[in-house]
Amino acid sequence: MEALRKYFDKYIILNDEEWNDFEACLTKESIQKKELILKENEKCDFLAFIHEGIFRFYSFNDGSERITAFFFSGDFVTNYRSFLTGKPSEHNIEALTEGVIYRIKLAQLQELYDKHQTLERLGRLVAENLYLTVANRLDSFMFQSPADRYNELVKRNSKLLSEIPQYMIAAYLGISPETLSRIRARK
Amino acid sequence: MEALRKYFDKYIILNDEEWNDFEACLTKESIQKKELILKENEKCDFLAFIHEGIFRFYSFNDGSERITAFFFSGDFVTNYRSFLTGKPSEHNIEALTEGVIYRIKLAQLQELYDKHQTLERLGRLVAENLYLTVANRLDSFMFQSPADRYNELVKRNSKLLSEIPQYMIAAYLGISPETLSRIRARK
DNA sequence: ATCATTTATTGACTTTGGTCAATGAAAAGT
DNA sequence: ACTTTTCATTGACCAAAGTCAATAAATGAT
Repeated sequence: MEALRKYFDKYIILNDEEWNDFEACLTKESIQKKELILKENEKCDFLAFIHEGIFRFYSFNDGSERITAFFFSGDFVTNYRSFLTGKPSEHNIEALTEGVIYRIKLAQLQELYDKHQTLERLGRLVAENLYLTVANRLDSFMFQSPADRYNELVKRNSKLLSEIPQYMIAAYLGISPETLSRIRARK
Repeated sequence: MEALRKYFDKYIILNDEEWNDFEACLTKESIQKKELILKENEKCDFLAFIHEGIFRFYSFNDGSERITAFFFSGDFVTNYRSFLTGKPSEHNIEALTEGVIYRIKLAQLQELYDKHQTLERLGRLVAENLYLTVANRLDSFMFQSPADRYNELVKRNSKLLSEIPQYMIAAYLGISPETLSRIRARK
């Protein structure tokens, strides 16, 4: 799990004891394509670090799929809202490819927070960063046209485009598949 | 500043030492109507707890005002993005009424984080909650019609409606003043 | 390799919200 | 109290995106 430790380095450097305690809480899992690692109405009591694979975060609403996010290797995946509030998830998390994840349970994480101030701080830094991510996404919905959102996505994450069917990208952008097709056509 | 201590109680109970250290960092300020407590292009290096007053968080974009948020007494007000990243603010924070705030500087807050694990935790809990706030707002933009957003606002925060001009509410909802007027007219 | 299913594109039409302009109402300044 | 400015409403028109339906392309299954 060196990848994960490296990921943390961006936020804060863990000493060996802190890291070992953390690592001891991780359980490795292989995930099949189309497997749901979180189902609607379940409480999300875990964080998962994606070692390999692509996941989507979605729900159904009167028949149509609403995709809130995609996650890739190197990301954390969770329903952060359910994780924080303890409320049942309104979303599913589905593997779009087969993959490998490392899970840590909420309860264990809380013990780690109590034990190491550095991990508590890591938790804060991660929360702050998630805040920034959603805040940026909110801006893009408030102030950009669908075409702008698409173009930014292309710039920022072109990998996504090749690996994810277009109708899911449309759902992620909050537009119909037809509209996305037309955006791509004109230019 | 008992109001603030009470506010924190929702997250975590501070002992007297922790609270006193925190309180010692607060500076009280009276704010006039229309005063900007943060200007575009400045770094936001503070959090402010609103004792009294109403504030709006906004920017200009090719002439029209974009309002991202309102803040009321009992809230924290800051440009959290600029505060976290150290980048200059793209937004202004303006007092819509006269008011009283208590400011704490980022640098002091960081010292407090170092000194008291409990305050570090408080910082995490606050960040997590801000995440939930934006995430909810993002959902409302992704999945609800302007009329739905307006109706929810009425349910959730009717105070806002009586104290804030309608064209600002429209900007907050991401719609034109005319559209808001029509939403209100039909029903 | 063929067939079946899923996904993407395109066209015709509808709906929703935006823009511009005029009018009325409310609030602020003197 | 009166005037000026700001704010809210309404109408006519426009533009952007959604929906429905048909077809084409791509993917997957046997």
